[in-house]
Amino acid sequence: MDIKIVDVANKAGVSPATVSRVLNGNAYVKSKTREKVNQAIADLGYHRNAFAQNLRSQKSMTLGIIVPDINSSYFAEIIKGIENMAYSRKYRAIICDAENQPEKELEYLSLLLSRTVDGMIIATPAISDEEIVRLSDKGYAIAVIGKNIDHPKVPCIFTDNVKFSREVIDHLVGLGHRDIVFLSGYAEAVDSFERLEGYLKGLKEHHIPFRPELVENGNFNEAGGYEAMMRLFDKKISFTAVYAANDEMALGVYKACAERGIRIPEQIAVVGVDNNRISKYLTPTLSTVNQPKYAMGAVIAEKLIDQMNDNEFSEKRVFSVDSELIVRGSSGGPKASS
Amino acid sequence: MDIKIVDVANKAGVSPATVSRVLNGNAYVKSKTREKVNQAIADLGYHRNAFAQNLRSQKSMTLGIIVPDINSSYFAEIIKGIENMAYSRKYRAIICDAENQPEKELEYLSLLLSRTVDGMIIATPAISDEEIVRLSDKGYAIAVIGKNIDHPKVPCIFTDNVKFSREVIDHLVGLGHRDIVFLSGYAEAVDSFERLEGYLKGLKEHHIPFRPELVENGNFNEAGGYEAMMRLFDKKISFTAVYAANDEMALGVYKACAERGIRIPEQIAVVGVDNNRISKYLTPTLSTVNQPKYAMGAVIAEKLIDQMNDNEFSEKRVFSVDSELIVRGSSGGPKASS
DNA sequence: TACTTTTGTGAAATCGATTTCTTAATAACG
DNA sequence: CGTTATTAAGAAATCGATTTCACAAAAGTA
Repeated sequence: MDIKIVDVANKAGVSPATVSRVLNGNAYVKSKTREKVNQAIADLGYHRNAFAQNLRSQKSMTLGIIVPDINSSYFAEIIKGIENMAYSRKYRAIICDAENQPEKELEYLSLLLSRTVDGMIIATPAISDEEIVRLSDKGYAIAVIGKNIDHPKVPCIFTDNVKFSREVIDHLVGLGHRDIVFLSGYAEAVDSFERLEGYLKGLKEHHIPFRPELVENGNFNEAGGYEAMMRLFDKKISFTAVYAANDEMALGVYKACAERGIRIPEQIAVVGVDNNRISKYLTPTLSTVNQPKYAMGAVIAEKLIDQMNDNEFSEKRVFSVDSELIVRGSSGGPKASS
Repeated sequence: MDIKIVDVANKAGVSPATVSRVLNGNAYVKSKTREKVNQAIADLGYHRNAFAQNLRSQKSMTLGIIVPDINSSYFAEIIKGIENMAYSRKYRAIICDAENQPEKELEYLSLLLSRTVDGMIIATPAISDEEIVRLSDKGYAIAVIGKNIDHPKVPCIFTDNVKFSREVIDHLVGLGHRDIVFLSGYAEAVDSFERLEGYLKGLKEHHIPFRPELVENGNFNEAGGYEAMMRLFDKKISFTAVYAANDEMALGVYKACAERGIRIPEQIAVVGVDNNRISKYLTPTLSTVNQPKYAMGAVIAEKLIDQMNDNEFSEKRVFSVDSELIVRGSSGGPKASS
């Protein structure tokens, strides 16, 4: 038996409307009345019923976030950024872990359709650009992390995959490597494609001919990276460096090399992407590309909330953030964690 | 302009009540009518408004989870267990990351009070047992991970800290160690206390006198573990093994040892707790205690949901799960990751 | 003083789905 | 065939907070 607004109204000898006004800081309330009401609220230990409030306002002050996996420091950091920004704007976040399953992504997307969340931030690859455009046109508030959606109402934040991939190649070539393997992620992700593009451009700049047999798919996970390396070893082709499109796959590379007794970086240099928390604890420490994860989360959350509220399709909608290459032991930097 | 139930009703030529019956699978609807309604729903692309539904049912089908940190594989795994169980029971989960700040825990707790979630799972130390008992008495649905709350309506799941801590000591003593450091976590957590208790009992069993100077507090995080080790080194006391109350602190131990040029496990053996994902990638691999994290999450979520629904204070409310010691390179096992 | 503007408050409508209460139409049964 | 169950479906009340509308009281202005 919960206390409702009428109970407070009765206790204070006013109407529910007046209680509501006090609750919402409406100015047209005598200070004496306000006091009476506040006293009644305190006496009864009244809490407003969020369900009724949501129905009336058609808002839940809740953001949904869909990520491929929360047990990855990459997404965990992004989530923290979103969460803190949302919290400061009085929003809550519902985190949806799609566990790398495209079906789950779509199921979670229906959260938005059922209007339990006011807006949604998508950081997964399986939800297509067309679907996002369609939903946005229908009036749903959506923001995207990791790719650029061509729609005036969809805030996007991503990093320049091509740019940092070229830097990675620069770095490796600078160390004398010419036979550089590229481990790609699954095909649905733009990240896979763009990092490959950067790899190709990097080679071209250094006039190194592209050898297709040096590209393998590792599905962005450790097992995939391991298997891809095994395939490469079995092919008996020579290479001296591996650029893995993320750190998870680099873990698989380490494992495969350990099994074959190949030393990193002496025999094979390795560079990953994401600056996963694990990367600096490996032996040797893993060279990787760091993205400003926390900031990315915070920025996209802020933009989405802004847009949901004032509907002013803000000056800036698309954010490309810079990533930096961190050179560690796996490609010539200090081998131990500092 | 969303489509509502009346629109569907009009289109199908029936009353909103009938549409609701179709929506909720009520048997008293002619199959012909049902078809008409379903057709109208499909034609209009109707989605029920969750806010109205929540208000009517006074339920949101949402669970809140408060954890100290999502960027820790320990909690991430627990969350996955909760999430999947909740999902299969048609519940959603709101994950609240308290970021190791007691104030944040309390703020999130107020989420529950505002009734936006139907139940809450607490995995943080700062919310006191008394508070939990008080809220449960008030009718809020709460479950707890990591400690045992003495209240008939609060499902709890935890592991026997004393038991596995004794096993850790057994293991270390078995390797010939007698001067074993204990790195404790912050005092608010029962885990700290109970793991210390197990450490003491373990020593006693082996007739090893307790030396208080071998106990240091590392606050459950890497920096704390590092600083604690530095204090120990500076005290110039001798010891040959460290039992860290979690893997995070063990990371700090590794770092401190690296700086001082101390070899693990030759000079100092190390054992942690949690089987954090990182632990098996360290060099040497870290011996640790594994808890069935995913299963713990799933079990507690199931119990909470059961209790919220049928109110039958189920036979079993308190779950003590077994943990197992995983011996790796830091205490004599294989040094490289397998 | 008479009239306009600003304050202050209550009654009632609203948000949209569900459910109770009715009533009507069939079906089942003696 | 008449009477009781069962099935089917609508009207209206309900969940609880907010807001519009209406009106009165107080304050300000000519």
